[in-house]
Amino acid sequence: MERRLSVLRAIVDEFVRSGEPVGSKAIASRHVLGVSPATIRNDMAALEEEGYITAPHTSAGRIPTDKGYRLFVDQLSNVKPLSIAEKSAIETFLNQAVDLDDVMLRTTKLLAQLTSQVAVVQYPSLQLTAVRHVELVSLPNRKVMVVLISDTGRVEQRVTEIATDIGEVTLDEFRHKLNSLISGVRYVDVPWKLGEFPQTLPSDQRANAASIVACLLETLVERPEEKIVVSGTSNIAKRGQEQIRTLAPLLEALEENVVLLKLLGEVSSDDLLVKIGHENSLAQLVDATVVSSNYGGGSHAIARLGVVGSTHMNYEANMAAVSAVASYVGRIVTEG
Amino acid sequence: MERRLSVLRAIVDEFVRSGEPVGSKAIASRHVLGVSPATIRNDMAALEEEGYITAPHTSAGRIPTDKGYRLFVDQLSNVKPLSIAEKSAIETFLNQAVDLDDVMLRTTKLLAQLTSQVAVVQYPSLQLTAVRHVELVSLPNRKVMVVLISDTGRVEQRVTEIATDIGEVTLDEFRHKLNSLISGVRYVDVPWKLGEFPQTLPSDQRANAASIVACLLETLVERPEEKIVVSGTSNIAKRGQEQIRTLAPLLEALEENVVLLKLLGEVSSDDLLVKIGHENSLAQLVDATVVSSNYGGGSHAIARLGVVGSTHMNYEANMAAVSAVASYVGRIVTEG
DNA sequence: ATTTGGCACTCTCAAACCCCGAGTGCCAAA
DNA sequence: TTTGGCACTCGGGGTTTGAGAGTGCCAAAT
Repeated sequence: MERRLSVLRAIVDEFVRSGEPVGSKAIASRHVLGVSPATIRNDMAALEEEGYITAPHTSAGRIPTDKGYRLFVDQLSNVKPLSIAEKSAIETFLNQAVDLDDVMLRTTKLLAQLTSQVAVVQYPSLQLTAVRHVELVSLPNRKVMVVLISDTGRVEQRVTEIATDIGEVTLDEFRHKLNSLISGVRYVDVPWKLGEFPQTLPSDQRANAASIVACLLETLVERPEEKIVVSGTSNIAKRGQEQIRTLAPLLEALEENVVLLKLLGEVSSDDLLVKIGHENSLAQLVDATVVSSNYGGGSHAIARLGVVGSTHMNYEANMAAVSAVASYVGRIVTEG
Repeated sequence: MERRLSVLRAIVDEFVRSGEPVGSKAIASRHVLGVSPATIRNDMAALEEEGYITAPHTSAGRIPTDKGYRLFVDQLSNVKPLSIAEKSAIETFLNQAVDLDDVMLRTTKLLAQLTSQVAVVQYPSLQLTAVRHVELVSLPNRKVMVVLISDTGRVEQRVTEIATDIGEVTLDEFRHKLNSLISGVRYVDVPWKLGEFPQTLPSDQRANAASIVACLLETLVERPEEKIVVSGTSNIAKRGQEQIRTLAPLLEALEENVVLLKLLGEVSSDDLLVKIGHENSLAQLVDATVVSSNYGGGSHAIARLGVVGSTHMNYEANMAAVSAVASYVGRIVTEG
């Protein structure tokens, strides 16, 4: 039945706007469906029967269930693009960033502002990027700092101790050799590219080289927890008192990086992913919706970003915002 | 009058524990003062007269005013140290950090956990640290990445464009010259150390050198907003419903770096600073107390950290925690 | 002069209660 | 299949009431 869908749409619309259960009369007056409230009541009874909406209590209006939102979102197949003004605002704001940290920061702020939700942005994955440059800095006390600069502008550094003193010249040599070996190489390929390196050196330098290589590999590998930036947490506190029960656990969850990664991390064939209420695998998020998207790297996305908010969010606007921001950030990050 | 102070202390104690106004009877039974409730009532009347405590309404107990907390804290002159177990827990947790970012992150988490408040940690100030190393990386399209590594392990990078192509060799030369000029030099002294640098080069390289130097100086100077890490925001949502009115603006404030800096930034001759309620210059914080401390660098502190929470926090414990964490982090950061 | 027990008084909070109105479900007519 | 009518339900807001906690003050005791 076509009209039933319209009724569902109307309910979601109203409920997202007002936050209150919506009755048959309200729909009839606000939305032009050409039928009387009684007819709408019949449709609503049917929708409830099928599990798309539910009534908090006998004499209240209806609110959409997760299933209802799902149907609504699925109908909303084509994401309507943002206005030109919005687009250019996004672009100029992001272009002002001076480095990767700044890009990530600005992206979250932007998303949070655009959607009035909590924004979560994952740094470009180490696994899928390549080495741009390796830098070795000699420190006092036989220590060496290893700095790794990635394709995407990410910089990581570690300090390692070496067995014997090493001169500036030797270090320069190391640097050149290392860079010619792995500069431009994907992170995943670095280990075997580097496996033989110490053996190619004079025996008195092998120990030192091994330490440095070990430190380098550590930097590459031992970061299973990807970096994540969050912002807009105050947005969930702003909307009235109803949500405060779910607020504390949510805030708590947002401070656990592991949780966030799981939240965004689930792979999706589609670019834009909407997870509604119970569809989220995390218990803390049964009342929340996550709108997320891959960004960067075209078909092989290098990271994800998204927003999390109440299930009665403005899906249309938020999906558009996430999608648009993802595409801009993706461009900026891959361009370097 | 000595006993009045004891009564005030008892009121603060009770109120911090229970969160509810405390009456004369409760004090008489829980705290051994050797006097009857009636006597305590007299003292309370006097304390109220002097503005140290107040009654929410006629038939409720009393709660401390900001002024009362202030007196209480001032009496609490000597911060009692943490237990050995706590100390070693702090130490081992912080020692696991692999780099500066990690240290900062761990510090906030730790503080938030120890105090059950919101923890705020400022990165070691750029202004007061020195250059450890400058790194130049050649990129495609006549671009050069300038990487600046500080004393404290902080790494900043920028990309700049140069006028003419530059060879690896020349870049190496630049790097060496730059490093010999400013390695070990304080950030504030870098500009004039570098002022003459381009002139010392052959004329065909001056333009390039100037670009790089300009970029370097920009990296040094154009970061008036210091980096800040916050964590434990969920802690303010946890404590019941009374605070939710002040919660949203507070969360909002915590997302504004500028606000945070102001919050911590006010210089203090003393190491440990407690700002109670209206003593805070920020309107959003009239119901909040900030406990902050310098850390690192001994007499010339390089940054600050602290916690912010409700005015009825456990001052003793929180002051101890902030103080202890500050001293450990300070040690770690200055050791590099 | 200070402390103490007694006592009348005040005020909040929670429970009980009531009632209005929104919204429904169903039915019979169109 | 749609529509208007109508009886019914139930939640939320406002008011009322009673209990209890706590106070201030006074007169007696130390």
